[in-house]
Amino acid sequence: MEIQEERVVATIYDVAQAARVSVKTVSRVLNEEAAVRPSTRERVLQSMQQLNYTPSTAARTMRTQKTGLIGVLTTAITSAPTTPDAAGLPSVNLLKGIQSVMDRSGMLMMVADTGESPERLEQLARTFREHRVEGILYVADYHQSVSPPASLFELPTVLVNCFDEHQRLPAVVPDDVAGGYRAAEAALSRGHRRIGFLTLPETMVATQLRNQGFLEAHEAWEVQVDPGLVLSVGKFLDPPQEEARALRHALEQLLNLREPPTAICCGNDKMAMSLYMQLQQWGVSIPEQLSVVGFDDYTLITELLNPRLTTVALPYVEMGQRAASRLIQEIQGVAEDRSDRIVEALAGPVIWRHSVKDLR
Amino acid sequence: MEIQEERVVATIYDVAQAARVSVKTVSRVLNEEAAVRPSTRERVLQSMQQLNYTPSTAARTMRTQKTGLIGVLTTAITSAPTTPDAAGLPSVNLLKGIQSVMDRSGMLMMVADTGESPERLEQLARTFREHRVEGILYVADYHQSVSPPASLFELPTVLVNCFDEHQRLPAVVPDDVAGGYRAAEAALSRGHRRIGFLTLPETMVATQLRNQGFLEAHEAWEVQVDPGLVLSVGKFLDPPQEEARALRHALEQLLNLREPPTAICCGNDKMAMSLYMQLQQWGVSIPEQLSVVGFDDYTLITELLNPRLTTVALPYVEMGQRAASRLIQEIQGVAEDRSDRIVEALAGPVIWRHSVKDLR
DNA sequence: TTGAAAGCGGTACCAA
DNA sequence: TTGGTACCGCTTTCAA
Repeated sequence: MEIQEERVVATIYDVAQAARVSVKTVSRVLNEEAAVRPSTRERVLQSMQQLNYTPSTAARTMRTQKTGLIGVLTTAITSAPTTPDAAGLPSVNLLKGIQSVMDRSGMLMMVADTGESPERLEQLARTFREHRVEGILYVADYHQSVSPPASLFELPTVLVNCFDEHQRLPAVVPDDVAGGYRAAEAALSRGHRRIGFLTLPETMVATQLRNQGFLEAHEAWEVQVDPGLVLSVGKFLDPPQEEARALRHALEQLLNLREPPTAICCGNDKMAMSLYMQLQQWGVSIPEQLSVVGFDDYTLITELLNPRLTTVALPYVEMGQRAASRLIQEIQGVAEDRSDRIVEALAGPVIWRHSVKDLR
Repeated sequence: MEIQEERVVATIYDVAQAARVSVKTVSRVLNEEAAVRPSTRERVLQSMQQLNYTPSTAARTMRTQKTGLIGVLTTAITSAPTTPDAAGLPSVNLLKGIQSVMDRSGMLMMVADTGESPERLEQLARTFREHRVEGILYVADYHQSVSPPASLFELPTVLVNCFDEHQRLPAVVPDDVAGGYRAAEAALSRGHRRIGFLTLPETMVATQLRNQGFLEAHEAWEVQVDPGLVLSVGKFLDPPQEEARALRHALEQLLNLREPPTAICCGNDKMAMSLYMQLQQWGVSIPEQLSVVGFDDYTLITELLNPRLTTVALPYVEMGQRAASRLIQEIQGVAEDRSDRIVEALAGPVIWRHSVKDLR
């Protein structure tokens, strides 16, 4: 016959009894409230130590109606356990930024993955509400338009790396127009005048915005854009073999032009890497014969490629920070001109490495 | 003058009142308990709907002393907001595995990052306890030995991707001996007999274990290991320039041997990628002139390299699943032979691609 | 099949 | 400076 501990964790009553004070006094010590006589305080603290007392957030929450909890809904962290892919990298950095702000504000994150299904999203939002999270961050792993479920409107919510198609929820997204602009400018500013652009699928919102930026940069530099120079590498996402083939075709087209480009901007670093591999096979050297600009700054690629890749970074950490700050402000009721800038776009810097030749 | 809502969320009492029943009946409906007359049940459900009622986990927790919460402590997700690196990739996959199991068990994760400082770890463990998590998963981002703080012993805890130096806590780690074995065997089985091994720093536990596996494989295949063939690429971690130089030296040494290797196993995929870059510069072709085997299966690298890289995968998703399962079993008091297998090692498969030439 | 009342572990109000 | 007591929202025990 075994003897079970009646109560495993000590309560504030146990502490009060041990310290021969009332619970209220213990509570005062806990919250560093008012003035408690130092000797009393010391006694209480000791009792807490001895009993290994840990206050219960649940009880505290009931009284105060505050949890210090933020719910983070993400699609990338834990989705599709079977697909080993590099997906998730953006989310990690987004989370870095979020976490750093939460820390400073004494908030704790509950992280849950929505996976693929929308009903799962509903369910998770519900779970969050049951836990009385004070706000929700909805994190996408690539810049996209979303239609948030009704439940997200019932709590302070900020969208990260995505936006409400009706613009009713505050959002923080990458500034892809600026991104495209900077990518083009990276080449333009080094004297390149014929710049190829291998874009991601047109269905992605980033693609169109970057195209726009690409054009604007040319305008600003008073350089004419040859439409034959910007090519959509169609389904440059899956599977890898198809990607490689699509890229090779696009590349052939570009390099067989009467006036081939001296530089090529890529839709992302992965594409740039494939480009490296292809060019190597053809024996064209980077950056001597052709300059390359990437997008994303996946350091796994950009730092390891030879020559190291000049690329436009996406400011994921900052985006996470900004989104978290906005959420906390909203929770605390700090009115921050909610009128304008519902969706806020953050631009990332060009990371200069060695894949762009200076033609000047 | 603004009017504030007195209470924003409905309680069980509000529902009871609206449905003209007692709170107990509402509770019964909530928990699908006993038999409630269908008509009553329907009425209660409707009232819940109308009031947008969401039960409070805090209140429920107080009564039942159960939270359904698991605390996940990690070093990689959100640490060092300033270092953009590929770090975090293992953790993401580990989390994938963990999440998939938590889902099935109806548990929710609280994720917190310990960053660098040990006292932060203490503090987070404390926060978890305040939230009455029912168990803790301590996740490292590379295979290492740790000395867990006392607080981790007070709750069911499983170490993931690391182990307690005194083996007092259950742990799930990669089987690096098997990994080294399989890497070598990938080459041996294709007829290679002189295989180079470019290892990670010897201070990493993975390095020694993989070395051991490398040797065991040679024994099994009755192939003599030339000690001159296994080289530690010293500080092959940072900064990139130094890495590249260290690698070049090691490579020169290897290829200038009287009998150079026909295949090279790399400590990780990053190193393999650097190897590709270097070999390309020297004009030696893969796999015709030299075969390469990687480690980690970072698909960002392995799928994009040309030829695609044959590598030994680390079973992060499975590790996460296994760790989560063990934790839940421990929480539920399912005695699973705690005597043996305190630390459990999981081996990952060789992912066959095209960087190893068949010599047979 | 349904309800009344106690209690979980804290905090808040008011009194001493 | 300290204490008594009601109460937060739910579940449990027991009774009707």
